[in-house]
Amino acid sequence: MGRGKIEIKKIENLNSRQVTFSNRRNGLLKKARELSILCDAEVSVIIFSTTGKLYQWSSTSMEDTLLKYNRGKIVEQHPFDEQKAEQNSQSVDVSTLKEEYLKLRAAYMRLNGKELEGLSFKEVQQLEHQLNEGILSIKEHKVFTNQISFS
Amino acid sequence: MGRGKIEIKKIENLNSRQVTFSNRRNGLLKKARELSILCDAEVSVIIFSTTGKLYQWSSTSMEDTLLKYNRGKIVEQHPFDEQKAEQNSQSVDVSTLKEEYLKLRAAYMRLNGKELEGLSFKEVQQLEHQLNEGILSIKEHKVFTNQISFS
DNA sequence: AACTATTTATAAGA
DNA sequence: TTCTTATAAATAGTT
Repeated sequence: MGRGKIEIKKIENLNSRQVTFSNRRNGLLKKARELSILCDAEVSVIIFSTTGKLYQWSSTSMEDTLLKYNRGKIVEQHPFDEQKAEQNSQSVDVSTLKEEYLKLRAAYMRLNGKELEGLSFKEVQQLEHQLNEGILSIKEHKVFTNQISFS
Repeated sequence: MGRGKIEIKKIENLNSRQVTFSNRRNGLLKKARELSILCDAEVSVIIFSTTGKLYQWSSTSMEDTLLKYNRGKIVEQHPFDEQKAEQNSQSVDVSTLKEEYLKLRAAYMRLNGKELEGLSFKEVQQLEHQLNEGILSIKEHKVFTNQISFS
């Protein structure tokens, strides 16, 4: 779209490549913004230049988009939240893993009776129930392993 | 770029919004591809439609881009294993985080009385003790919160 | 889903 | 870089 038609292949001349990068990068981000507004869509664009510099634009926070992108793709072989175990995921990004880690850590703390602030009465009841179930299961385990050792 | 100029604001008519979404989405992905080829850049685009459907394009694997994007931004240290709390590190690599996640998950499962295979008798005793402490702490919490509600 | 009149993006030049 | 402008490309409204 200019004085001449160009072939889509790497621009060898460094200077024109940089100029084109700047122009088209701005164009892409503008188009992304227009798409998100016109069509009420969630759009994120991430660009790394050859030199490693980051350019980005996101209609909502980039983190939200990436979490949404990865939702359900988490830790396929070891799902903490069984509902999240999905079939086809191959990738997990760090922020999502971190989110899961922090959720799991919070659950772990609660099982130790810590960081209970903000739980409803019902949630505390459920927690107590969960702990009692854990103790029961452990007692059964003790019986079972004793049976094995003495048989 | 059409029969008339349009204002950049949400298209109210559902049908034209869908048509425009389809057209401009393709346009955006094409521009992303051209930018990456012409300028040898790494480009990723993520689009969610209003209905939550995902459209994406990435010049390299999306996972690579997201990892690169997140690199260095991660984890202000929430160590599960206190011994691993280091003073000056700002970032944690994925494999370390994942390892911590799996260890925490194992501890969480044990608190639920699951995956106890291989624990020594002493370890099981300690686990039971830990659970009883948790229950005690929760009972205290219940008393405490009741006191607040009735004071 | 096609068709075009127009608008917009941008390649090359200054 | 930044601006200009001729031309290519994208697309809004129509069929």
